[in-house]
Amino acid sequence: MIARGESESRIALVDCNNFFCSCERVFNPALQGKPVVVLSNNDGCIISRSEEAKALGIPMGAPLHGQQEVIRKHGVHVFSSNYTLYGDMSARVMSILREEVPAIEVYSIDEAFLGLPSNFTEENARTLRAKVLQWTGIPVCIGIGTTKLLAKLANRHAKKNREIKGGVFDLVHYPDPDGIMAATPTDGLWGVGKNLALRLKGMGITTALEFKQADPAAIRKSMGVIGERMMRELNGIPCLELEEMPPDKKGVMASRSFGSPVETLQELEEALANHVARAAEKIRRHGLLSTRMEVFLRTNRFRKDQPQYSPGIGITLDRPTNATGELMSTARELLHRIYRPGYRYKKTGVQLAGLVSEEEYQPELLDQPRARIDVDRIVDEINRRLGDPKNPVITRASQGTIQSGKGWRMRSERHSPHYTTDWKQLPVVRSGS
DNA sequence: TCTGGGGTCCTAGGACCC
DNA sequence: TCTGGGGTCCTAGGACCC
Repeated sequence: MIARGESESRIALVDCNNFFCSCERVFNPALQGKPVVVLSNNDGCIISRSEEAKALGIPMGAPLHGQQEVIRKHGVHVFSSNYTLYGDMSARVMSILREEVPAIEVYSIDEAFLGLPSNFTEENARTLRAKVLQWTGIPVCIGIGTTKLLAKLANRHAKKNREIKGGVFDLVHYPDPDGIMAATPTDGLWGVGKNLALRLKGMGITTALEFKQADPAAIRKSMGVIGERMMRELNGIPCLELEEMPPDKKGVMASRSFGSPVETLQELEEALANHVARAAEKIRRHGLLSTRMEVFLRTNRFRKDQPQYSPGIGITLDRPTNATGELMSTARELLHRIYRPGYRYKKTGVQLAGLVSEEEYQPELLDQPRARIDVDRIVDEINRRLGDPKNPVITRASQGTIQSGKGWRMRSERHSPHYTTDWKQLPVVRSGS
């Protein structure tokens, strides 16, 4: 028997500590050891905290106005966010990581998954950590596991026990992984938020270990493919692959809150024009065209005493475009359709969706009638070529739904009884067999 | 009074086509 | 005996993430 972990590939999650605060510190070393926070776009919320700020009890995402007292009392250093700086620092960190490992997925501005070579040790991870710190000034934590979810979990442990672990934790070679999981609440898992944690609790599951050992059918029924996937990942069965090439963007949004509420159509139009211009500029920069636009309005959801109205409307564009003027007049029309006087609006925004690349877009294709494909015939043909017709290699999947309380319902019995939304469950076709 | 912005994925259900 | 059924596309909404 091969010991688990020896033969399997391992994934590391590298996560920058308190990234935005750490960036500010790089350019102002006097902030070292002092409480620091970085604010969201309109200086509304606290979105990054140094360890010292966390120790003062300042919560993540807290509105600034609620923290003024503790800020004044302890001399917390407060910064507006500077995304240009953070993006630049992020690129430096990622380029160092890229040099050290064969495969990397940049997951967010401050995180990356690494595909590790089999001879990569915990000591190598420490060296990597030291190198990033030395060259960029950014401290990171590294967690190692056999799946992305486990790497995340290992990273969480590394962060929580930074003094003992030195910012690195290898769950794969740790003697008691179940002990770690038993000490991890479900909402500490990547992908489990408040609501899913509650749902799990309803099933008597409160820790990562209980989740790992739960009844797969029950999880599938209650949480769908997402739950099933997480459970498999917890058990060391990879379901989430390393994505070295980021997939194409599906949509681009531009929105802002107003400093003080806005009531007139004209003010909304002006703000929206701004957002459309930003969004259009962004898709042009990526060489994309939009085929669909959505516009929305929001009243202040925190003001329970005021009437709420939060409409949104979408439209499929006549033709793919990224021209600001064109998009602007469409946005204006949409705004007019949803605007109602008498409300105090707090936010508006636009989303450009259904993005297609300029290069691949060929207008003449739109005029062609769609080719019809006879799927049954193709399936028969593949089975005929690949094997015994009485024992088909593939069957045609059909569509069905999960009915709450009633289990699985096929829309048709005519095709495969093995319908699944998870392609990994489909039979594998081997060439040459 | 003040309380971010930008994303992804999954599911359900309706319109529509043949 | 009988009321069609399969499939795609679109949209809305929920949940989560950083």
